[in-house]
Amino acid sequence: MELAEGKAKFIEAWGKLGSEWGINRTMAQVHALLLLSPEALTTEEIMDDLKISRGNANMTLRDLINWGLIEKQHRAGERKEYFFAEKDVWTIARQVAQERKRRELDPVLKVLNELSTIKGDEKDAHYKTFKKSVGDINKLAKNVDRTLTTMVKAEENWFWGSIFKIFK
Amino acid sequence: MELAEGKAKFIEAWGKLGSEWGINRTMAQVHALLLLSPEALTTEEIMDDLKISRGNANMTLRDLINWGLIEKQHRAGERKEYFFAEKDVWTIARQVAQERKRRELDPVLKVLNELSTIKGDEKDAHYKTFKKSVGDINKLAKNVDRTLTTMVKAEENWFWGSIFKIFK
DNA sequence: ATAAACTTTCAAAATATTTTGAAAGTTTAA
DNA sequence: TTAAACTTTCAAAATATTTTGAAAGTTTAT
Repeated sequence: MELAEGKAKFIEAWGKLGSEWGINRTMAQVHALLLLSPEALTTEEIMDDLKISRGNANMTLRDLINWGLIEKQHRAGERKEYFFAEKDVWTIARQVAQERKRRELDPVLKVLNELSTIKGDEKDAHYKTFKKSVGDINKLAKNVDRTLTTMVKAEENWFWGSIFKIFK
Repeated sequence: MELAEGKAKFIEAWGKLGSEWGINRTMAQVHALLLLSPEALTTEEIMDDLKISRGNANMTLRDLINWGLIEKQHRAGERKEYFFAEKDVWTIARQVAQERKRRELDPVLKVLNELSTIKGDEKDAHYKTFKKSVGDINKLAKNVDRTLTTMVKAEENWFWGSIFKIFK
């Protein structure tokens, strides 16, 4: 396989994975393109490469910056802005974990904690099932939360080393 | 808060979380409804409760069965089918992990392995960046794969116990 | 102050996903 | 068989998300 073909496949695969995980396809593709690019690229180059509109490129780049996955680069004497991706994959994984935890897990935990306080008739099967399901999910969610918090703080080698020491 | 209000909130929150994770909202809501229900419910009851059409209910229930999250129950002397959810939250988490791994991670790993074999000019910055990014992502994906495989086989207490022994 | 270079916005259009519901299909009891 | 009870299908409609591109906005050099 040629490098160019490989790049296209990677961008496609990354885009698909992104969309299955609730991140829009274009955003994942722009990220993939920048991951593969040794130099920073301009909006224009990204538009051309992925055949997307200026507006789309602009919004997508802004989102990626908010996720902490790419940065702007300013070059002396130039007006254009250049964009480049964080290349350390562990840092990327942590950023994504942190962002999704904040946006998705934290609000759910808040609701679950509220729901855990609901009182009712212990003889009522509906109440008992509610309490058990909510309680169990709450426990699981808290474990996930603790693990993600640890992961976000951790070094890659330490993290996987610790996991595999146990999971041998 | 009343039990009924709590149920509605839970169904809403579960639906939202589902949609953020690439699972459709209705599917997550039906699952939530069954999780909270001490008895198995009929298609009719689910339609009424969530105000969804027969077709939608039918397809959603079928999907949930394919995910291994709910089961049909047959009652002697009755024509209707009853549906109930697996209530053990750890089992649910494992089913979801297994299913998503199979559908999403496995195909990506396949592509990454292919892309890892691409040969090129070691002096070419584009090739070097491609190789590094693809290689690093491949390593990370393999670690995630191993961890999920372990999780799918593991008992809940053992799994979290092991994690927290390390992540204290 | 002007104008060129560049970025951002946002309403409308395109696309994709989900839902509906009526019709077709299946099963069971009599 | 037949027909009632129930389930499944799927094309069309509704909804939601994403993308476009022209216009408005901003910055900078002169």
